[in-house]
Formats: sequence, C-alpha cells, structure tokens
Amino acid sequence: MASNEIYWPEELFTDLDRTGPVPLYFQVSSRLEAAIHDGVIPAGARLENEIAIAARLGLSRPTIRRAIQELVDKGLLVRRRGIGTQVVQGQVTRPVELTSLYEDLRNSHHEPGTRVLAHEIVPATDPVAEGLGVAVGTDVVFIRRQRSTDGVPVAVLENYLPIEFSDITTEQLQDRGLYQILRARGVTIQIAKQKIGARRAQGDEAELLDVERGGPLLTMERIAFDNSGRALEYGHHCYRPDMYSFETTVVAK
Amino acid sequence: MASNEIYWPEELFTDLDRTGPVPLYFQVSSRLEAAIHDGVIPAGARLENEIAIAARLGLSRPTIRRAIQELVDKGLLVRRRGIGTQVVQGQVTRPVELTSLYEDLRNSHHEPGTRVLAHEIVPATDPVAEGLGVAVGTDVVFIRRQRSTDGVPVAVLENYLPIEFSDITTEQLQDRGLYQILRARGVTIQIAKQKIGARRAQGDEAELLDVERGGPLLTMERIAFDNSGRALEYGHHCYRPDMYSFETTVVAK
DNA sequence: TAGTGGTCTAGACCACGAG
DNA sequence: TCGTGGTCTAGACCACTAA
Repeated sequence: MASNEIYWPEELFTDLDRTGPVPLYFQVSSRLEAAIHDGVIPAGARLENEIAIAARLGLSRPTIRRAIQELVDKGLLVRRRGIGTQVVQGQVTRPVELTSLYEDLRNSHHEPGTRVLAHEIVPATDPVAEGLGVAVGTDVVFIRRQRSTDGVPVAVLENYLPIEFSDITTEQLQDRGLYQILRARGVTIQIAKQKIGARRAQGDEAELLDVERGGPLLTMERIAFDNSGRALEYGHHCYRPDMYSFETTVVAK
Repeated sequence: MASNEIYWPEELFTDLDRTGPVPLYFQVSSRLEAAIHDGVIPAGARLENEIAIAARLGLSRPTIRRAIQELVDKGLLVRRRGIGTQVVQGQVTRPVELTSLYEDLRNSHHEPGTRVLAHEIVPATDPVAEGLGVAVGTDVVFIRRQRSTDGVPVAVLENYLPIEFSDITTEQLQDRGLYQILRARGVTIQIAKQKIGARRAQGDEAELLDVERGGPLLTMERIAFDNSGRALEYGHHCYRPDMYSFETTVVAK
C-alpha cells in the first residue's frame, strides 16, 4: 500500500539554522508537522528510523527523538518499538492550548468582538478568594464581558484578577484579549486548571447570548498561574453550546 | 520563607532499582510526585538544581531532567532558567487521562453500575461511518449503556465499534468498562480525539438520567485510535452536569 | 559574576515485534 | 535473527536571572 511506504521529504530540512535562537528539534518538528498537515507526508506513511534521520540531517539521535516526540504528544505521529514511526490516520484536529477565546476566534479567521459589561473593584467572595489564593473580602478586579464572533454572541466571560491589575483600562479590554493584555505587561501564564461543565442559563445570560431562558450552556471555570505558581486569574465563562465546544487530543502514556 | 527553602527528601530515593523493567526516570518522578502530593515537599518549595540531584542519586543529568519534565507536564512543578525548579502553588487536581468513565468512577472510590440498554449490530450512519473510517451502511456494533454511581444515573453512553468486536457479550458490558474489555483482548488505545459540548436532553435521556425534560446535558464525542492509527471506537456520551465535569490542567509550551 | 535550566552531542545497551 | 524504538551516560556550550 502506498500509504505504508517510507516518506522523507529531505528537501524540507536543507536549511536548518544552527546559529539562531530557534532550537534544532523545534525546527525539525515544526517542518515535519507542516508537511503532515499539507499532505506532503500522507496519513499512514512510515518515517525512516531515528538513526537514519539523524545521520541524514547531521544531527544527533536525541535531537531527532525530541522532534518526533513533540509530534507524538500532539497526536500526529505514533511510535511502535520494533516497527517504526507512522503518521496517524484520520483527520487532524487542533488540540486545546493555553490560549484565550479571543485568540481562538482570531486564529480561526473570525472577527471577535468584545462588549465590556462590568469593570470594577469588588471584595472577593468565597470561591473567588479560594481561586486567587487571597483572603475573603480582599479587593479584586472584576471584569464581565460579552464576546461575539462575526456579530453573534458566543460567550459571557467573568474574570477576577488580583488588585495589582486595577490599572487595566476598559478600552484595553474592548480591543484585546485578556491574556494578550497580561502578556504585554510581561506577565506570562504558565499553567491553568480548567473545569468544563454544563448548566442552565441564569439571570441575564439567556438574553446576552440570545438563547432561550433556561437553555443549556457550556461552562468553564479556570484558575491561571504564572511561572512562580501564583494565581493570576479566576474565571467563570459561559458559552453558547451551538457556537462553541472544546476539542482535545488525548495520548496514552 | 519556609516554603522557599530547598527541599530534597533524599531518603525517598535510596532504593532505586536498576535491574527491573521500571525506567529510572519513572522511579524518580513517581516518588517525587508522591512526595509533593503528601506534602513532604510543600507547595512553593524549591528543588535542588538538576546537576546536584543527578550527583546525589548517581544518575545522569538527562535522566533527572526527564523525571522533572514529567511532573512539569503534569503541572506539579515549574522550571525557570536562572532560577530553579519549584513546586507549583495551589491545590492539585488530577488531569484528564485516557481512561473510561468506568475507571474514573472506580478510581474515585465509587461503585459504578452499568445497565445495557441496547447491544446490536446496525448499519453505520453518516457520522458513525466517518468516525470509524468505514463505508456508510457497513455493519457495526452498537452499544447503549446507562452508567450510574452509587445507584444514581450519571451518563448515557452510546458507542459504535467495528464489526470484529461483535463477539463482545452483554454480560461483559454489564461487569466491566469498555476499555477494560478491549485491553483484555490485547487492543490498546493510543490516541483519542474528544469534543466536549452541551445540549438539551433529548428523547428518553431525561428519564434515563433522572433530569428535567429539555434540561442541560454535558456531552462528549470521542473517536479512539489504536497504535496503528485505526479507529476502534466512536462514542457519543451524555452526562448529568450536576454529577460530572471534565477537569484539565493546561501547561504553556 | 555565579548559578540555573535549555540545548546538543556521540556513543552504549536493552526490550520488543516481525519474519 | 534483525531492525526498531526505549533508555541511559558523561560530558559540552549557551541564555537567562539575580545579586
């Protein structure tokens, strides 16, 4: 079968940059990923063995292994001892990444819109205090936004931030995603813990999302931490289930 | 601050087994993980640097790095260049893994129950055929189960399998999780693509899950592949949102 | 300046799967 | 039996961070 042949588009790897800041394993894995996405390497195709690839590219085997491992973790390749490495069959979906809804929408070529519904300083209630790791009653920044794509409302986003972010302006929130604003301040989000569930639309949510009163909503609760482990954001989001869903690729260990 | 001290409970690593089949990096990472879970190494604590750990344990630095990386990927540790490695602050949640609902419930010390609602051979409809990668109309195995925990209904599970699994018996389905049955047949699931959403309860779902008619349900669609990339299972599941939610830990790249 | 993690090399031996 | 990926070693140099 043609799809079981060994594929290795060596021309993709002729100009690796050993001097720049981009790691070699990343250069290899990203080009390999692009080749798989574009069908240059078809689904089911076998790759050469790791030692041969390393020799061809003039790299060491650990470097090649790391490049391949990146794509295994993404669910694009499968390795089997004694057999070799194969491109996974079946369509490829983008895995869930640590991005904001705003960026998700932009990346899928839709025009995101934001309406700021609330932007104020409030005392932390019980769940908020626990999420952010502050005392109950501590002042925190509360933001409530309505997010739409191509003019259709998609989500109601409620976020709580530590008081040090009180200088974020409503105008910034109107124009950009929250994570984008935080990154511009030099804040990097490293880890997020998310909980995805469902419930009925409550209060003004039905109106804001243009769904029936009491209709089903997809919900996500999230706590985001910076690289020192401090909680930076506690969020509770509601999504219109006909406009949004979460996709993940899970790889067995 | 005490939580910024360097912690290294060396006694945990005195009896590493270099002869058995368990990789050294796994022995190190699993003991480290247990120590963090048990609070032996508190949240916010710093670890020694990689070279020193390697010297202490008589292992090479790449082996230690791999052990640490495992826990970074799980969201338990954070590494910063020029700084060191720290235990993440905040509570720890179990990340989503490639397990069946049955195993999830068992692991959380509840008694899962299964009622087989349907178990028959049917022709593949359009979405099923696409999911399993077979022609429309091909015979496939259809299973519909009601899953409960401690006597309370939690989910309605609809699964489609290739016809080669037609010899699975209803009794097996009653007693065990589907993935458990597949593993016992030597079938290993390597990758799954999941889509999580929400919708209203339809048909008999409200009755089966003991929720209001038209009430919100959490849904998951899943296609599971074996290590050769062949689709083994297409499933569509509905969960009672007050009984079940999906938790994930997302780590920035 | 000193210390940390990030990357990379060039080997080695082993376990698994197929023929 | 042979080829494959899985693991492990003992070094090396670099980039980033803090003092």
